[in-house]
Amino acid sequence: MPELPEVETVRAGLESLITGRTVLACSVLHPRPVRRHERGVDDFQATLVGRTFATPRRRGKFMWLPFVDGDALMAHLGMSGQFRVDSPAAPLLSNTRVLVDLDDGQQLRFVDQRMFGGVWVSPGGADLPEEVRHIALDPFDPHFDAVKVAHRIALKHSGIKRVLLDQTVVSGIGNIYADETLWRERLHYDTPAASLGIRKLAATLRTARSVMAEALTQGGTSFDALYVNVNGESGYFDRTLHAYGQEGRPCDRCGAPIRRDHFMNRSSFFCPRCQPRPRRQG
DNA sequence: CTGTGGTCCTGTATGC
DNA sequence: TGCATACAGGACCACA
Repeated sequence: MPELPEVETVRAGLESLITGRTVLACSVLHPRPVRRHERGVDDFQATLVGRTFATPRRRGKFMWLPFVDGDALMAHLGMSGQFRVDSPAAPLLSNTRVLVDLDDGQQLRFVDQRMFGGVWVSPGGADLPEEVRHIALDPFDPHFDAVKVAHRIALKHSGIKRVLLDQTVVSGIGNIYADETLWRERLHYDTPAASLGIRKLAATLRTARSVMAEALTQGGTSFDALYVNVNGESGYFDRTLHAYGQEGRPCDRCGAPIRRDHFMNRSSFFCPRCQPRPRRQG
């Protein structure tokens, strides 16, 4: 369940379940999700043992589980990653990739169908892992400044959706929340970002924040069993979506059928009447 | 710098 | 029924 609200739902779930827990054992069932651990699978399994988790952190879609010794277990959910906390006796879900036994008798499990995600250890990464330094602040960060980011976006020669999805400009927004934000702001995905002006850009960033905050209260967006929280529960924000996945359904504002375009090698959902393509550049 | 297209994977839905 | 194709909440890289 991998945009900011889904990752934050998982992070918060892990916070209550693993903070203060010590690792007793680790078992990697598939090497691929550990590919970013530079010292290899065996080292990954061995190096976790005896470590104690501090409070899980997040920036954008990256999450890390700091250890009290200053290193961190990095995690990215990719398209289909999940963390589950279960009894070791509970049957394994298919696509379970990594098992971590904890000192309270529970087991932390990383499950990932497509394996675009992964887990690895970041030496010294407890505060701000090196792997996350190129990722911009997300709209939930206390230091996030919408006006400042708007000024940066205003210099870009690029379409607004492309910019919203650029994790080095603002992080945490993915395809669902980009489309929902643009629908609320009545913006076509290919509107030149620089043409919008600082006020509109800042408003768009604040809208992105509120859409994701709303989704967070619903536990995120789950379309299927691939996206669930650490207890296996689904989120319910899919009931609130106005654009994403709504192709052919009437726009909740004007009734025109929602359209789907291919854009950036994925889909863009939008209302052709509320969000018309701008007639000219600039 | 901007944009495109491919790559990494598994699984489901749809169409012929 | 089988088989092929399209598509999926992401990140990264090579290349024009």
